[in-house]
Amino acid sequence: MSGSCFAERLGDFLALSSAEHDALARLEERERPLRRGATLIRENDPLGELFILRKGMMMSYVLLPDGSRQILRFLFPGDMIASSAMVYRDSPETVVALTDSIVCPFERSAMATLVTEHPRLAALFMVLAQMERVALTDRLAALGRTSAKARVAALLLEIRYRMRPTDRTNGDSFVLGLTQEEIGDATGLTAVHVNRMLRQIEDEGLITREAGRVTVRNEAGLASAANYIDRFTGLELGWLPAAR
Amino acid sequence: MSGSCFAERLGDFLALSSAEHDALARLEERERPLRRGATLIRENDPLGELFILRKGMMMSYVLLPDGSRQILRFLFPGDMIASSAMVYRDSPETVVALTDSIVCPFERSAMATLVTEHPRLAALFMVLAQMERVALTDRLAALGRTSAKARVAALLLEIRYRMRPTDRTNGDSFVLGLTQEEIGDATGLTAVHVNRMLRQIEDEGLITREAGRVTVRNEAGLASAANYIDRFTGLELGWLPAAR
DNA sequence: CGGTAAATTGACCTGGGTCAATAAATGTGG
DNA sequence: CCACATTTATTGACCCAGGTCAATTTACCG
Repeated sequence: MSGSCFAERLGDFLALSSAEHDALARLEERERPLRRGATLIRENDPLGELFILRKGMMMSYVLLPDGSRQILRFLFPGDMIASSAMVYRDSPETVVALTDSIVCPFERSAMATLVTEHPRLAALFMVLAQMERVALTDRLAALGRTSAKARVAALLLEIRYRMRPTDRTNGDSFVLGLTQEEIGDATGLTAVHVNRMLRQIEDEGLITREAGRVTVRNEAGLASAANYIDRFTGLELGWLPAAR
Repeated sequence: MSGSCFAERLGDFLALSSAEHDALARLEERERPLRRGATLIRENDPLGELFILRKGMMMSYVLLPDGSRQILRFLFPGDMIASSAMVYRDSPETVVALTDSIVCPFERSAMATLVTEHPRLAALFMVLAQMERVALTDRLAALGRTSAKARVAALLLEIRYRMRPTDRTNGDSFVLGLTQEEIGDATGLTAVHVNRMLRQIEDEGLITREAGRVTVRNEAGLASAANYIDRFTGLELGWLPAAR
């Protein structure tokens, strides 16, 4: 246990120096537990601190004037929360806990220190931001140009892959932890149609479901139905500056 | 004229030191002209350099397996192009020129140097990345949860506001420079339906059109139809480290 | 064990897609 | 500067993926 979820995440990309490790650990000195359903940040409220998610699963969303909701992102351990605090006074999005969770708050100024003293970490933050951007453009293309079935399939795969590092119950089975309404709000569909798509995906033998647990029966088929693109391989981080 | 489009962009947020100015100018030492329609980067091709757009208008898009296209972003002077080269070996997207353009290529290693020697610029890059992320989530919400009319109205406003700094012909009128098919590929609609929406928006007196030129007749009405959210104000950059 | 949230399913509706024809605009070579 | 070729814009007729509404059923919670 490295003492820092965030360091663990970054450590997937390269070996961190001990100075870098220490600097990252300083972001996670404080802890704050959240109950399932608790709101960490409310859209349009002033942003104070940033956070690292240490444990649990959370999500961010926006509400539109007509009351509909668009879920923007699901958050897993090691993710940074409220990074928009680096730019905006008020939050552009709401962040809530989907399960009991633990977050580690830190000040914007800690980010300034980190960037100044550890240029390689600064570069890594830029790398993470780019990966997130590409994940968003993948979802944009899904919402703009793919069928309801493809979007639901893509969501299943996304949750599955992002959950796996944490989830001990490996194998082909995982607990989605989302209501069908939430799946709909993430994919731009109604809960009713999500239900139909899940049934169809199940009827086609790609998955089975029992009590919130999803088992992938045909991973290749599911990936193909989802237009899945692997963004984990093909990285090129050789340009990063030296560690300090 | 500062000699650097990118410095001009960053200068909108704060006063750059002369060392910072010089460092940014070094990113734009080379120039490369592009004809209208020219492809700068092709999806899945190896990424070499990054670019700053100096002049013209470009766009990036992805193609889906069924041949449909999702336009991800329109690019204007001062925008960074191919920032995914900070992460990926191969490009996740295609980038083409919509008008005759000029780009300034630079190496990934230049980014490493910049980040190391100018921590405040590194922080500013993170700020820009966050702003882009929020712009993407705004579009995600539009595609997922708003009507065709709202999406087309939002696109008109986006192009209008992003074009304005460059466009000398100020006032309420601007040249869209996009075909209706392109508008459709950006908004997740068909060209036919874009045409209907433009007509409807015109019939409602929000805009008028003649030969590719759009004139905004009722800005408040258009903004309201678009669910427009102002992301230019309400910035909070006080946390940035000191200039070097 | 009742009570409420979530999942399912059927019946029906509509926003936006598809197809096809025409007109306007833009570009091109001569 | 003109006749022709190619995009692009427009419009009408019709279709369907996904939405809406409403009724049950099932799962979860105190």
